[in-house]
Amino acid sequence: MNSGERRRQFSGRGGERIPTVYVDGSCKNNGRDGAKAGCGVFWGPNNPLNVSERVSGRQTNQTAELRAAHKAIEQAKSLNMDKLIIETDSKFVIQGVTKWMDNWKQNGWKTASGRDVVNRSDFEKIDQASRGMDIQWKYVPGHQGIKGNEEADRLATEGSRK
Amino acid sequence: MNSGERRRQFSGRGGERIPTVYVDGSCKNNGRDGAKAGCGVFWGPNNPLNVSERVSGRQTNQTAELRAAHKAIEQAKSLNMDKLIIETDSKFVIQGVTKWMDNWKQNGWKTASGRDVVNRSDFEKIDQASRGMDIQWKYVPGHQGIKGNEEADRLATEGSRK
RNA sequence: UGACACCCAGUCAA
DNA sequence: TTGACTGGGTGTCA
Repeated sequence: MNSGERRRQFSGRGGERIPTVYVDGSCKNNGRDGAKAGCGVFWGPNNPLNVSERVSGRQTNQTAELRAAHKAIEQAKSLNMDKLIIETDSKFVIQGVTKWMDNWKQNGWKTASGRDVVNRSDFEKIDQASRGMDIQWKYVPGHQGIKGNEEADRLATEGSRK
Repeated sequence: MNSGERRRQFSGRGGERIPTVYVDGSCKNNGRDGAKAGCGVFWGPNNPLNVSERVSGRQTNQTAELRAAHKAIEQAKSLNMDKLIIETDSKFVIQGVTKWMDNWKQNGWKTASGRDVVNRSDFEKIDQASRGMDIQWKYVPGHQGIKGNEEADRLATEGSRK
């Protein structure tokens, strides 16, 4: 890995390096019978931390995206990281965690139309895992050829085949 | 058009044929700045009566739905129809015309909470146009793949872009 | 509180 | 192209 590549994985001003991870979910036959969900976590080329796993439980694209983010946070915690930048193409995950969850905790996890928040337990797990960590959520558009996202996508798709 | 198709556009018992029309409204950016409303009227495949128009005045989904119904009635009158079945996915329109309007006429067009009925003039136009006609209002669920409704929806969406 | 629409956004797929 | 996963919002009424 040359220094150019390293710079892509760490950012911050004034020499501070904040580790960056790309996460993505995949779900073959999403919304149909026999759907298969997988999650991908990409820390860098050939990084042994990289994850490509089949997701358990609910087999939907949203579950897959949420599970990928949760996995990355758990890994960061086990490495004693206290700051982390998570890049994902899911605005659902980002807004859920950074904007909607505060309200959900206060209103008993009800949607704007009065229904239950479907992925509540996954959001709660992410919330729990995030305690004590400084996490910055960053949106990356999908399928735009952005390296980290493409790699995470590949890992997720592989994971869904297991 | 085979007899199966014809049967879809005309109904009634004992050989009586009542023309059926599907109406729908659309409103891009409903409730936001720059909203654009359109209405669609579907009489049948490639029927020259079909309407796809931009709606004038108030740019809301309800105005669009009401305007579509009004248009269909005006068309029916100009063809000297005395009976008509109107299919719409708007319970607001159906209940407004068939249940609430009687009361509104008696109470000075006041809502249950004492406010003015917002779409009063559109309801009044429909009421006026309906004089002397036997109109049956029928609810069709939206986006359920029901042909007539889908076509009216498409026409309405097109209309909103003009 | 309920109901039916009309949208906005991003994914995941076939 | 069409469909599912999910959220936020307005339009309107009872």
